[in-house]
Amino acid sequence: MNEDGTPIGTVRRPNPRGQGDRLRAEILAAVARLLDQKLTDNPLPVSLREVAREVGIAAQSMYLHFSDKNELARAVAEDGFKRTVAAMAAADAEAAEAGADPGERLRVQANAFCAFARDERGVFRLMFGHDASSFDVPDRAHPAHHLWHQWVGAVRACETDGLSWPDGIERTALLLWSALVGRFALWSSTFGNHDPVELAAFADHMVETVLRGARH
Amino acid sequence: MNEDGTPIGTVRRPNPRGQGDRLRAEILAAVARLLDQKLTDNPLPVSLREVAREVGIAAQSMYLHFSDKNELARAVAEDGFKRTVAAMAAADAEAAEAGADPGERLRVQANAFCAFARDERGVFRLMFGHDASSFDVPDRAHPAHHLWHQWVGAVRACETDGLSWPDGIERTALLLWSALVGRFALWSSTFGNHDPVELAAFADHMVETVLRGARH
DNA sequence: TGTACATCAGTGAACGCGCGTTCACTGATGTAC
DNA sequence: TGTACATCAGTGAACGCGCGTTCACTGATGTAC
Repeated sequence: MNEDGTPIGTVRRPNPRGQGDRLRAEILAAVARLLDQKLTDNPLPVSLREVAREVGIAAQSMYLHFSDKNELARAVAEDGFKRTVAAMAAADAEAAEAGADPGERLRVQANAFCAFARDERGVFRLMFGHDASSFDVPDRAHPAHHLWHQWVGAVRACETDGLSWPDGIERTALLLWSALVGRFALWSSTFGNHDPVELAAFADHMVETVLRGARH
Repeated sequence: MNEDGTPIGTVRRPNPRGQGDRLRAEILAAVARLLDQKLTDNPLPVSLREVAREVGIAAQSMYLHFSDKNELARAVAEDGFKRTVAAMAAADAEAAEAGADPGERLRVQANAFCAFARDERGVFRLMFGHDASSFDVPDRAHPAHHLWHQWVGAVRACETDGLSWPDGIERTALLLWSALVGRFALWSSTFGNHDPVELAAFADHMVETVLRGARH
């Protein structure tokens, strides 16, 4: 074997002249296959040593708090979910104090969610960017569980207030949540100027659309 | 300086007894900061050498087709966008041939989009998972541009057919696209059993909701 | 028709580097007797 | 009150490894004259 594991001495039969591009297509297909396999891998695109440098400690000191790199990634994501829920709950409480109705409270929570995504893009991507199984927890205990309940609760409050949706509370909550997650992904990955206003406007528009779909 | 760049001889003043957890919080904050900085970095979570091994060539042969690793990532994503558009267009054409109305054609395209996401999860994540600026192209030439047009066209066809949306074509297309991207992110990252049927059902439901929001 | 040369599609060997992790250690602070 | 010891919050030094990239090379195929 060669040092990289390929069988020694095997030399790829070159493609016919003028068809070197075949290899290019083979490479693209191989990347796609490998990316699929890597989906549940360690998702932290930052090295332990970089983190240690940023904090100003020795790299080994990471192991005082996290058993390995994966555990660190898990902790960062879990912390992110907690802070997201906390931000939404705080926005809800503030609006409630100001006498807002449930629709308005849903709106401020949607905005809080988007604000967290915008302000903590790196963590947010970690939270929603890879496979749940890499956390090795059952769904019930998944750190996103509370966030889901926060959404359902916010929508249910509207129903309690007299609104009702033909598709039910959970479907409505999931639609709203999905739309915001997706819009943020598009906002930050492919389109536009990354204007925060655009994102907030979408959140407002989305809540309005959802409320419009309800019956009194 | 030490080998890792930290100033030599500086030893972190240990936290007071019983407060070792402070460091943990500092670490989490540092990771969040670093993740933000890394957003536009090379997004390919696979090494050139792995790809070469998978293809069965020497690692250096990658450079016959891609000037560096980033160029490879760009090519994979671009290919992904093209194939997504092609899959939607094919579904649309097939439905049209079968005499489907524009609403039904929108539905099959939404399903084709979800099917691509499901079947090519790795590539899909590359397409929507990182900053556009890492592609170094103006928006107009961004490989997602055609995909956006595909969505707008599919919605516009419904309007041509007599439907109209209070929010306009583009907003409607963006809502639909966002919802599907987000639902897929949730489907693949946090919730559930990864049941393909669930994803397809959401796509159907989403199109139905959008059509319901239109006037004749 | 023969032959010198150019081109193409790759490989061999090596480079310096940063990575995750382990092991043994330090030195300040608290605690039992 | 003194002192031996345990605990805590870290560091020093090193390991083997795979990485992205570069440079010089090969050997088959086509082409000009």
